[in-house]
Amino acid sequence: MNILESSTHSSSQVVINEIEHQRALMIDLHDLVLQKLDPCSGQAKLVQQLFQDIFNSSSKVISFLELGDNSEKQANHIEYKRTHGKSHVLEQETKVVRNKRRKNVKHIGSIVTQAPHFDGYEWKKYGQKWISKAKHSRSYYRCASSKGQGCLATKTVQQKETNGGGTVRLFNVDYYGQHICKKDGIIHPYDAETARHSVPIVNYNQSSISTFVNNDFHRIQDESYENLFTVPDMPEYLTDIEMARALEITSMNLPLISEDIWA
DNA sequence: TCCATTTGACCAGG
DNA sequence: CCTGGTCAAATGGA
Repeated sequence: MNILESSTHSSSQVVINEIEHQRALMIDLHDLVLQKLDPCSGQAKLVQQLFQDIFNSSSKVISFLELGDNSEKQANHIEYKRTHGKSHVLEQETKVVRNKRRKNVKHIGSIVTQAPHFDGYEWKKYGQKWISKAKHSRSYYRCASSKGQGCLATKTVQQKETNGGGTVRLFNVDYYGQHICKKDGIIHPYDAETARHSVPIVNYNQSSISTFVNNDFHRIQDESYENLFTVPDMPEYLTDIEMARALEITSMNLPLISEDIWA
């Protein structure tokens, strides 16, 4: 890397840090404002929407800063189509080399949880591997909006090795890349927790929320977690989030947590 | 038939 | 050369 590139890179990182700080402040402001409003009022919904838009915007900025030119190239490349499951046609053909290693996507945090899918996003599994010396396989997920909206966020889920004793299964979940997808008023608790915060930004659009919850539970299956949670007819999204939060071993102070502490 | 998941192959980085 | 992230054909369920 030459001097110019490295200076550009470090200044990008400063900007990212500043934006993340702004997001944290925004959450404080969000909490304060919403405390004063009736959650069912039109005003509260408008406020939620405005905060959502601000968060989406900052997520996009961070994502572009992290990925640079590659973000557009990769987003275009995702536009390939499968034709009836047999032959495959690549639109946007392959002058852009697909990077099979996740080198330029930033690791943005890790959590340990009993509920690896209770995180407010819909994920699509794209791979599973047995990692050397690990007892359990690692599963790879990308945001379900990766195709539609070019969202490049991914996560890996791997069951932790138990220290004997307990019957509770814990999973390491590693997140890579910021979401740039819009998803109807739900802000990922992870996104909302850029620093030391507790209340995710949620609106009360029950239809989209329950769709997400059901899809997540019914679609994502893995030998490690199937039957781990049977949560039929979850009534409210807010309850899900609270449950997920209650189950999480760590605080969600993710950007400040080194993954090393889980080792 | 469609769609999500599984799984072996491929490939890049270390 | 080994490891692990991603691809894509095969598979299975709805």
